[in-house]
Amino acid sequence: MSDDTKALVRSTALRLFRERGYAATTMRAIAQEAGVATGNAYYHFASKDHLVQELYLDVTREHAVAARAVLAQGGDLTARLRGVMLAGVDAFAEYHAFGAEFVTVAIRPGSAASPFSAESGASRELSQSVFRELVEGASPAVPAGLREELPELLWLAQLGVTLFWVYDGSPGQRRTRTLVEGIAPLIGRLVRLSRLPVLRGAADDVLALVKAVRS
Amino acid sequence: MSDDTKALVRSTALRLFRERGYAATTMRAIAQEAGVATGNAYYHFASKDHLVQELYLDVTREHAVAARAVLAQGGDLTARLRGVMLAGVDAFAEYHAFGAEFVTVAIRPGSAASPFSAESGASRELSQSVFRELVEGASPAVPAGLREELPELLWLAQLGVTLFWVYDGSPGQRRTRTLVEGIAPLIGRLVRLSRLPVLRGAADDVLALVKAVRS
DNA sequence: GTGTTCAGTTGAACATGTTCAACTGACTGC
DNA sequence: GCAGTCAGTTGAACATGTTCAACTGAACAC
Repeated sequence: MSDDTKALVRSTALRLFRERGYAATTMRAIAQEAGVATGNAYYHFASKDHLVQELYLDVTREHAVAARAVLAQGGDLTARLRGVMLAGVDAFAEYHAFGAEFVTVAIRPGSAASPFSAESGASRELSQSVFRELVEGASPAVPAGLREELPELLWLAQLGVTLFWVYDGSPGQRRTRTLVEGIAPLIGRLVRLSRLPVLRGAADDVLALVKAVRS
Repeated sequence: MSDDTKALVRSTALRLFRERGYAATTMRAIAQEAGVATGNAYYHFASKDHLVQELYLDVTREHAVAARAVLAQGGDLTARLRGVMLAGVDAFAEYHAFGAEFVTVAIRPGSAASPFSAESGASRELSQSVFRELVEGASPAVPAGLREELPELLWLAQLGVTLFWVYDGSPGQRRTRTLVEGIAPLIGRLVRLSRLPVLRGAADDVLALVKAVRS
């Protein structure tokens, strides 16, 4: 019954998270709703954070599907970035009421739900691969010097947009959409300009900085 | 005795936070160490978050003093930004072991300790005023078009650096210092370049975006 | 058949943030 | 003087994440 129980706890938890948010969903409620003892949930999931991590995986998958549909249409870097980011806003929209709570959990460095944690590896890989496809399939092509680092930078930008989204109380997250509409062409323009001699130095600095900081 | 008690609880809490971190400092321990009942701490501070907010205020004040000493030396935008940001890394260094916990608390949108919260108004104003002085006193002067918005953007950049700092496990937060050493001249360069015709459009886009997003 | 093992399960126990009804004592109005 | 008020204070009670010793039953060895 182990696998069944684990799946049951998982789906029950995700449903309650969607219905009630993070704080209002107690471990006791999850266990009771799933018809198991409290301690049993802990046998299958080390903590409440690990259950939230499962929710992230779900949402990331939804976003990846929507994003790939957008990417299949081709387009230049700006259009593709805009499409993928807006798909993200749409995919997350359902959770906006509780988004704040969840991001709180996610940002805690030690948390299993952190986008940088080992436990989030699956979500992170999936999400980053979408941004790799975004960059690689752009036409006109992204300058060679940037092609390697840009996907990860765009993934970080997406995290930043998500952080903004959390604080965005406007109806339908209009401000976040405005941010995406503005930031996508801005990034597209800067990437194009990075080829010009005046900006070549700045572009190199950015790449050198990314490498220096990473090591 | 109210004011005395409040000050006593405050200072006891800050001491324990510094000694033990956030999670390991229980409200009961604070109250006991201060020689008052648990409930009494709650009479003076609505929540544990509100006590953390007091810690932020302390740290922000230390940073402001150090930053102003740097700014008194003059310099161009790059030098001033570098100095202020490094002063921040130094001011926070003492708390790095527990920084992650505290930022977790700070980033929760509803939290009193959030840098955007009403309760953090005093810290925020103080910190932003430092960045205003940074921009206004820079020589050569910052282009007029940017002078108004730049301070807040730099303040946001500082929040970003702080977020990076939280995840920075390198000894002495070397990676964060590398980031600052790289990002200060980069921002300085972009601000200088913003006057050039090629970048004028991008600079205007940034400002327009900031305004659109804010409203 | 009998004993052993062990993944899976149980529910009570624990620590901690927070709430609350009750108490205290200084000050006020008369 | 005396009753009343109310800021300040108390400690028990509550809810919740998490832990843990004990139990169950199926699979396996002999």
